[in-house]
Amino acid sequence: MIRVVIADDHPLLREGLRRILEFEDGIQVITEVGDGQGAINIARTQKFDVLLMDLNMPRVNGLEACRVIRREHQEIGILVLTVDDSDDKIFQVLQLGVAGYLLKDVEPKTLVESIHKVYSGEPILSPAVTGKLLGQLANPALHKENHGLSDRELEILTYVVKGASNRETGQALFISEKTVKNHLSSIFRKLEVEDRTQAALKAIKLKLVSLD
Amino acid sequence: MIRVVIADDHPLLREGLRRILEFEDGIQVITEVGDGQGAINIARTQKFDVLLMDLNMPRVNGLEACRVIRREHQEIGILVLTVDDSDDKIFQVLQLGVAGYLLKDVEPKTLVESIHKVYSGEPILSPAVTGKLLGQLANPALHKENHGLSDRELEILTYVVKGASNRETGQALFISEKTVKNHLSSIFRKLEVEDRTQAALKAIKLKLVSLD
DNA sequence: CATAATATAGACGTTTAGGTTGAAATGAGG
DNA sequence: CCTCATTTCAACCTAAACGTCTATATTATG
Repeated sequence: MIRVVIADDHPLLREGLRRILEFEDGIQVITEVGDGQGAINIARTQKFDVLLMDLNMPRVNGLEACRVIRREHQEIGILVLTVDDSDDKIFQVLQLGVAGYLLKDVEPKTLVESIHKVYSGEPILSPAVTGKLLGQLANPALHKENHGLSDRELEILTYVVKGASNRETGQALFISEKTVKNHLSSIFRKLEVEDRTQAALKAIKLKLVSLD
Repeated sequence: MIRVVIADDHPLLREGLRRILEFEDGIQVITEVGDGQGAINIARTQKFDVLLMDLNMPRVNGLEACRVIRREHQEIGILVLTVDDSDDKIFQVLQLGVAGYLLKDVEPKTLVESIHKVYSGEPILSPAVTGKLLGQLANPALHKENHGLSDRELEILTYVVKGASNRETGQALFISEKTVKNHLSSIFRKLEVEDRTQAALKAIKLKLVSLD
């Protein structure tokens, strides 16, 4: 028997979800709450398995509630169920280690399946969310837009990102420290930054070099 | 009619796949190839929609073949179908912008569904792969292991990662430049680094601060 | 209460970083 | 052939960074 708690600020949706779920074999809706603080409280006082969580809620929003509950109760599988598909929210939530992220346009049948999967430890993402995740990962630098940097300058940059000083870089590449400085000046100009730290950070952002 | 090409170095598996797929409505297996170079060649000479790609192949491996085909033929949806679930391979492949990544333990029915989804632009990941992706994203720093850094030091670090100088940081926080330097010295000692660039890079690696 | 850590700040000194200028060899492209 | 970008190197200078030492007020911890 999978014990489920519903957290959503719309009574209508809560009621609808409850009716869908409570006639399913193996699923038992323990209770419903209408805000994030309620979700945190119920997690502290009752044992259950899966939490259906809306993100946009009053008092304590879903994101913050996820954070607290994840920290205090790792055994609860949080299945985010929301209309919100804005990129930044998605990544923030996924970083908390939730078990799944579904958009509210799911079929009831899919939702029920997903609850079972979350219970058995299988991760669940809506196709749209999977797409955003992959899109984030996909390296647009396949066409290697080097922002005007020469091969040598790129090589110097990799040493900067390793944390090497100009002297160390020069020794590693068998060139003088001054030459390293000159290359760096060109790099700064081309990347429109002022120092090596900014250059290293920008290089990582632009995926010119990888941060291993 | 979805035109499919199979790339796998095992004749037995190729034949099995072909037999499964060719009796499906709406799916037509154009041809099969046994190595990465063959996959690249067929993409250059024939038009088709979905490429079933094994990763572990002779001559040109699947990863390299994916890279070339993605660059030359964005319209082909690559569905990776492999036994290989090692972490580094997965991320390398996903960064290339493939349409899906399935492990070879899928049910034939699921494979057929996945081909249709890839054709309609929907991303497909095996649950195990989704799990690895989420696991990668999930921030283990929820228990805020700050590596001994105080709140103030962490605050200073965020300015370093923004590319701010000591003077700018001091002005922003209404403290003297010297105090910023003192904090930085503590930060260097605690992070076991030697300068601000290394500190910024290590902070990002340790997820002490985010790179926005 | 005493000790430790934190946050603040100054003095002093050394090292590194970065800008400016100039210069020379190489190779690619018009 | 000439030009331009690249790569190499140097001298000179300023500013920034970093270390060491000292010092004080606050707060937390045992």
